[in-house]
Amino acid sequence: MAEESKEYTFENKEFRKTYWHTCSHIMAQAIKRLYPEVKLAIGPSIDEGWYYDMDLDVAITPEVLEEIEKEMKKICKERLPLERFVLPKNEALELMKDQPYKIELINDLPEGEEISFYKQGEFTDLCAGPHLNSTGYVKHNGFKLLSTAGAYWRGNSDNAMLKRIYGIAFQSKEELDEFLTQREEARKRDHNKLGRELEYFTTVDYIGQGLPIIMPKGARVIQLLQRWVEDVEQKNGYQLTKTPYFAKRELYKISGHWDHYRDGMFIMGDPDDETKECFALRPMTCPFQYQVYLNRERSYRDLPMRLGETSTLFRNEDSGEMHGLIRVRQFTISEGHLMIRPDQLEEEFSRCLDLCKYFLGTVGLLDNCTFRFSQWDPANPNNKYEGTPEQWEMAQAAMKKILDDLGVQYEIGIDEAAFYGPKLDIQYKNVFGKEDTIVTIQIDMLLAEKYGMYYIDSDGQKKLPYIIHRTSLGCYERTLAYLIEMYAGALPTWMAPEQIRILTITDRAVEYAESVAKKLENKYRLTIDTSSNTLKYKIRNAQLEKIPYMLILGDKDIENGTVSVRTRTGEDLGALSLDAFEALIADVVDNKKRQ
RNA sequence: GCCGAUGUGGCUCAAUUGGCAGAGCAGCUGAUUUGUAAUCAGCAGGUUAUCGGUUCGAGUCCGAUCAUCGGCUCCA
Repeated sequence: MAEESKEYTFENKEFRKTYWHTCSHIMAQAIKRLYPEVKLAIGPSIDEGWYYDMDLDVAITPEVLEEIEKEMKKICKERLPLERFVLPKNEALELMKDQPYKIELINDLPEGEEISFYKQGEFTDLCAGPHLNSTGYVKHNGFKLLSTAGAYWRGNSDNAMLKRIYGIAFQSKEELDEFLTQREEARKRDHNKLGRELEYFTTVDYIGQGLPIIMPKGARVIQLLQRWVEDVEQKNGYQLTKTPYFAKRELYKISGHWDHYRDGMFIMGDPDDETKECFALRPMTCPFQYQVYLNRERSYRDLPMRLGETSTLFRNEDSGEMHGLIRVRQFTISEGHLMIRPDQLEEEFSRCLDLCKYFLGTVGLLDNCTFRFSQWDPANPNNKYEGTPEQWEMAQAAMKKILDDLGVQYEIGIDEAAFYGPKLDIQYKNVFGKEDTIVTIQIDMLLAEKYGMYYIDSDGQKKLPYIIHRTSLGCYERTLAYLIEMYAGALPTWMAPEQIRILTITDRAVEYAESVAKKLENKYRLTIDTSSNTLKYKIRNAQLEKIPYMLILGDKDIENGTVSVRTRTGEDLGALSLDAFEALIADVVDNKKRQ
């Protein structure tokens, strides 16, 4: 292969995938040489690198990984040609007779499909390809085995757990090193590390998994976001509600949660004893907020009814799922439900979308977001969804039309819908390239009937509203996590938990510092530090890079009535009058009002 | 829930084959009163995640539990 040609560089996604796929075969070959008893499963290329799943009775320690890497290097240097060949099914099964997972794959191939193999030296693998022509094209010092993991055979948790090894490769050692360095850098931004270091949150063993303690700084940011969201929602026609955090099991029976979501709820009492009261903490706000609508008979004139709530939810996630502030068991979301007439669907949906784009855009997260149209799976066998296929087709067609009319670019997620309807999920990709839902807007044509949420239309007929379930800024804990990562802990001035720190150079400046603080304290979140020590010492403690402005006060400032300003980037703005300082920072402090 | 790894002061890390738990930073006290990223001195801080076992003796070995991390599965 000609190295000069762009076709054979990593800029070409297909080539990159092919290269990584060949790496996965080289890794499998190396493992087979070291552990001939290994049973190989599958080994595809992925967005970043490749993995191979296998059944192996040896613990894959870092030392073992090194051994495998060493053997892989050898294979690269052996410059083994890769040869593709095709076999009829009986011969394919014969060839793979020691490889039970391969046999299962072969047997599952549709009748008549080609069964292709790739052979490199003594190693042959069932594979559709394509591949590089030789193991020699893989740079022997350009790859690294990154990690090991468990993975279910065929992604099904009922199946055996296999061992998985992840790897990455580039066409040069320099690129590999750069990748590894970037990975290290991303680690430093990890909210789960940085958020703890900067005291946004902590966890405690004896409180439990998924139950973070939000510390004053984290709480401050969340408080600010929450007030802002509630105010903006009010301006957009939402009415705030406050509803109970738990309810009797009967409520969840009506809503369908008892059937579809019981494992995910914290239940208080014996769920199987119908003679006694049994409560459950709420995993969602919907059935509670609907009671506001149901409080009296509604007219078509009442619609749309937009209800918002800063809502704390409780979900009993599986023990292995919790992660920092991203995945927790108790969290608070900017929840809302809109009861609307069918003719209002498009307009209201689009207003919901605009609103959350405004929120995400203002905090700076929108650029890393993608849209996913989460649909049901008609073939889902386990009765996960409410409603009929006709109702689902109707809801999804309505959502598709709206999304297409609005020109929203989206990916489709099959079997990602809520049990009551399709969703538009706004997905956020974090510093590690991992994706989670940050905001969701859902169309629900089913639940209103379950609750008897009729309204009287202009023609005097009882009709069912559609319901839009939506969030503005998603879950505050998760959003805070993404903000910490996005800004590496240095939040924009308007949402920084500490906006200004005042330091004194000598004790003579303490009184002056207090007077400056007094003038600022109603407007800004600030800290004053007058402890007697050296200036250098104080700056060290200030974690300067996280605090937007430092006001440093000494004799000169007292004399001239100024404040000496230094920004978190180290820029020295010199001695300014307090008014000049405030004027200077006014726009950054009010940043969020820009739009 | 599953596979694997990890757990020593607030943080970062030490502690030979099982043999008195130690340092730096942070904290506190005192000195220093200094103009922009580490001033000096002193003090305090630990039932080594928890519980149990082996042993004359456990941070170290074994078991269970809890938590954290990397994945899988899940995320209504």
